[in-house]
Amino acid sequence: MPLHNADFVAAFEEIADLLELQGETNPFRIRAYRRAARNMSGLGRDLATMIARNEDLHAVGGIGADLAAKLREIAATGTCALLDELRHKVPAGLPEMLTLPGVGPGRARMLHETLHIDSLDALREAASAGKLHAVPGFGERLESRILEAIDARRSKSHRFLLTDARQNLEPLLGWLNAIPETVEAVCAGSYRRRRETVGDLDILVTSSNAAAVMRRFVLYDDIETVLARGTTRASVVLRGGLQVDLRVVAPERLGAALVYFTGSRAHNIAIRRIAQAQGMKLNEYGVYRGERRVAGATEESVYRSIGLAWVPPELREDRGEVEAARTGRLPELVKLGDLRGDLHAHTNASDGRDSLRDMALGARARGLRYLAITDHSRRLGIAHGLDAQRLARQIDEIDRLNAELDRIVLLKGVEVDILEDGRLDLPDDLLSRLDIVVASVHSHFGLARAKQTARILRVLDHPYVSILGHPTGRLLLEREPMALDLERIIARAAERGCCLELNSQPQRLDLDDVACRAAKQAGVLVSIASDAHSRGALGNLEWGVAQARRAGLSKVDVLNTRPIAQLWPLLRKRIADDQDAGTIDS
DNA sequence: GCCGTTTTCGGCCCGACTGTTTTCAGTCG
Repeated sequence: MPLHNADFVAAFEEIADLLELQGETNPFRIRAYRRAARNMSGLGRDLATMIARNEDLHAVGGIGADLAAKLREIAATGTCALLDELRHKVPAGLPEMLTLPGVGPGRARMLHETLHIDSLDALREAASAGKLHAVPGFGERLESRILEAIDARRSKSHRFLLTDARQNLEPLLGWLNAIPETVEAVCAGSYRRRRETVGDLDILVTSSNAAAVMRRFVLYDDIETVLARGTTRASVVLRGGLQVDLRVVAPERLGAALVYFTGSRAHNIAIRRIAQAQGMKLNEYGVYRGERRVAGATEESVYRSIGLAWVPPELREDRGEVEAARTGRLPELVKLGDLRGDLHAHTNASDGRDSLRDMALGARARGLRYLAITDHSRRLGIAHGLDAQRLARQIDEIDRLNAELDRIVLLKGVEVDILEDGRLDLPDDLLSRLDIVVASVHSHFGLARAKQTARILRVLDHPYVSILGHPTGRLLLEREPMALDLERIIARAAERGCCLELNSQPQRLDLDDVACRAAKQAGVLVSIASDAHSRGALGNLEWGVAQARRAGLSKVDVLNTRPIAQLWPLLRKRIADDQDAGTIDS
C-alpha cells in the first residue's frame, strides 16, 4: 500500500507535537520536523515515488540525512522508531488538547501530571467540575474558556469557504471604514492570500487613534464573543463562528503591518531571516538597521529594503517565492482580465438555471469573447443530463444563436460523464461533432487508487476529450479528493495534449494550487472554468484565477487566455495527432 | 535537526496579549 504525501506530513507533524508534549528542550529540533512537513505538503510530487526511485530528498528543503532516513523508514514500514517510541511515552489524547485555545504543550503536560487528564472528555469533565483552576498556571477564566472551546468544537467546523468569508468580511470592513478615526480598513491574512479555505479573518486598520477604533470595533453587531482585546489588537468570534483578528497601526506603518499580517507565517519567517542576514530587523512596524527605521510605509518599500521584489500575496507561502523575488524570477501572474473565455458552463437544458441566450449575454457582459456550453450527459439523471438527441438539438440551437449574436461565440460542448471503467457516457460519433468535450467524474468516487487512476488515464487517452473536469472530485470541507496518482495523470495529460481544469466553484477549486503548479511544470495547460449553473455564477472565475495565481500560473499557462482562433488547435490537437498517426479515419 | 553571501559549528523571527502573577511564562499569530 503506497503512502501519500499526506501520510508523511501527518507523521512528521505528529512527531513534532509529541516532542513538544514530551518536553523536548530544543525548539529547533521541533521546528525542523514542522518545516519539513510543510515543504512536503506543498511539494506537488509524489514522495513515495521519489523514495522508491532513490531520488535526492534534499531537494524538498529542510530534509537532511536524518529526516531522509526517517522518511525511508516510514515508506517501508508505515511508521518509524522515533514515532513509535514517542507514542509509547506520551499519553494518547494529549495531542488533541493542543488544538484548544490557551492550551499548549506546557499546560497540556501540566494537566496530565497533576490531574492525569489524557483526553478531551476527561478535560471537559475536570473543567466542569471546577478542578482546573487549582492547577498552577490555570485560573477560573482559562477554565471556562477551555470548557466553552470544547463545547463549541462539537457544533461547528472551524474553516470557511472563501465566499462565506467574504460575506462576513464586506459588511465588517464597511463598519470599520465608517469609524471617523479610521483612515483605512483592509483585509490581510489567508483571505488576502486567497487560500482555498480560511480559518479566520485578519483585518488591518490604519489610524492614529487605536483606542477609538478598538472601542467601536467591539460594538459591531455581529460579534458573539470577544476573545481578547488590547490597545492595538483584538480577537472576536462572529455569530457564524468565524474568528476575526483586528490590528490597528499608524498609517505610516501600513506596509510593514500588511506584510506581517498577510503572512503566511512561513513567508514572514523566511523574509525576517533575510533581513537578519543583512544586519537588519523586520517586524510589523518596519525594517530597522539598529535604531533607524529604513522602510515600512508600503509593502514595496519593505521588500525592496531587504533586496526583494514585491511578492504578490497569493505566492507568500515560502514555496520558492522568496528566492524568486531575490533573483528577479517571480512569474507575472495571470489576472482575471486575461481570460478571454470560459470553457465550462451549464444551461437550463440540464441542471443550470438560465437559458443559452442568457448565459451568452452574461458572458459577454463580463467581457468574455467565448463561452463553452457544457451541459451534463444522460447518465447524470439527477441533473437532467442530455442524451444524443437532445444534445444534437442543442448543437443546432447554438448554431442559430451564434449567427445572431455578436461579440460572443458559444462553443458546442458537453460535460460528459466518466463511467466506472473510464468509458464515456456518449458515443464517439456525437462527441466528434462538438467543439469541446469536458469529461468529469460524478460517481464511484471511492475506487481504489490504482483503479481510479487507470480510469482517468483511459479518459485522457480518449481522442475527443479536450479537458478533464474537476479532476479530483473534491468538495471543500465536505468530500475528500479521489484517491489518484496525480503525478501520472499530469504526465499523461502532457503526453496526450489534454488540458486539466481548475474548476472555479468556491467549494471545488479543483485542481488545487499545488497540483496546478505541477501541471505547469509538466507543460499541461490549465482551463480556468466557472462551471457556472447560472449567469451570476460566471463570476466564479475570480476564485479560480486566485488559485491559479497561488500556483504561480502566468497567462501563457492558462488555456482560456487565448483568443478563440488559437483555441481550436488546442482543443482538437490530439485528434490531429491521431489522424497524422493514422489511428482515426478522417 | 537543518544549514551556510557569516558560520562545517553556532546559529535558528518577532512581538502582543492573557492570566496568573506581582515580573513573567505560555500561547498565539
